[in-house]
Amino acid sequence: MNKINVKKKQVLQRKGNLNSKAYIVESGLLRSYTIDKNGKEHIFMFGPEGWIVTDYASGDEPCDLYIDALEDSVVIQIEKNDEIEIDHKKILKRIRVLQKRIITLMSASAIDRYEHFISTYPTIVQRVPQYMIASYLGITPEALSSAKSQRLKSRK
Amino acid sequence: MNKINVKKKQVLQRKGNLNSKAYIVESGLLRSYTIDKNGKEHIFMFGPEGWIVTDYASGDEPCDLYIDALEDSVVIQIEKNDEIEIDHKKILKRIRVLQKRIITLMSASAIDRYEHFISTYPTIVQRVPQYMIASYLGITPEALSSAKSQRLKSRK
DNA sequence: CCATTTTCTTAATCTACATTAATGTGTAGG
DNA sequence: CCTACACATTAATGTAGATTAAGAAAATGG
Repeated sequence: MNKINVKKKQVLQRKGNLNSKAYIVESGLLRSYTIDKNGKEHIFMFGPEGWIVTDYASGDEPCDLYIDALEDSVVIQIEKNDEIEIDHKKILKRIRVLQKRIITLMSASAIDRYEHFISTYPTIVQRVPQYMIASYLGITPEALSSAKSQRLKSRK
Repeated sequence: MNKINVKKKQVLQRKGNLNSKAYIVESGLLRSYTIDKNGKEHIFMFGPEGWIVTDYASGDEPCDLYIDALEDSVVIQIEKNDEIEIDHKKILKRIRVLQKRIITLMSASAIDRYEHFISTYPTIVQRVPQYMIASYLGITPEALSSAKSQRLKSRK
């Protein structure tokens, strides 16, 4: 168990790394993301205080995700094998979140996904730039911006 | 532990059910899916022999997914609490599959998702109708059909 | 503070995929 | 062996969201 101070923008893990770790966020905010073949970033998750951020690659496989800090943070770095002993219920809850995310990506429009996001993660909305929320939702910043202004119009 | 024979098209679980179970597929093929507000089906996963099919709602929450049989099947029904003791490594592997699915949904075109699917699940491709694969990929059967014919053209 | 960079918005145009509809093909069950 | 029904294909038209571009606003650091 290894407590680390992380500066904003510092990269903790790169796609392709072996022996990737898991990070428990004590304070601050991490994110995990990929970069596709066109160089575009896609945010997989945000990790505020209390969350665990990790790629679920097992120790010997190359991981899929980058992890970096969106704010100065304090994190506890743990080995995957230790993490395996971590609260089973939390892992099942995590799976359910992923399940809902997949369903939402397949069935909901951009605007609906945005509504869902702000009601589910109201604190994060205020801490990260819009274009990162767009990236999490799977749309462009421009599309999010126009979705938001349409939303304002439609509500009285 | 409860072994059940399931007929093709038989529904094992409906969205909203409490106390949903997990199903280990001994033979045959299950699927889990949602139906959105427009009545459209979205397949969450296919479960051939050896797979576990379940909604990850904990026992007391209403589940999100329907589960039914695409072929006559033999399944073992287990309680969620028992399932919790099941192979931890399998659950982590499952998370990684979900992680990749999310990344793919966010970053890949319909045709790329199709390519990825047939290389990852070659056996399933032959067992289910095209329109269900389209549903799994998050596109319409028409889009899949035309993606396929373009693919043929482009490969010499 | 000011200057520079980062982020957000708006608008025009473009494209992948959805929708609709018609026609074709296979196949299961009576 | 038919008759249906389930599934696939094709084509025309529509649309959500992508792309591009430019300017405004906000944040950041020196």
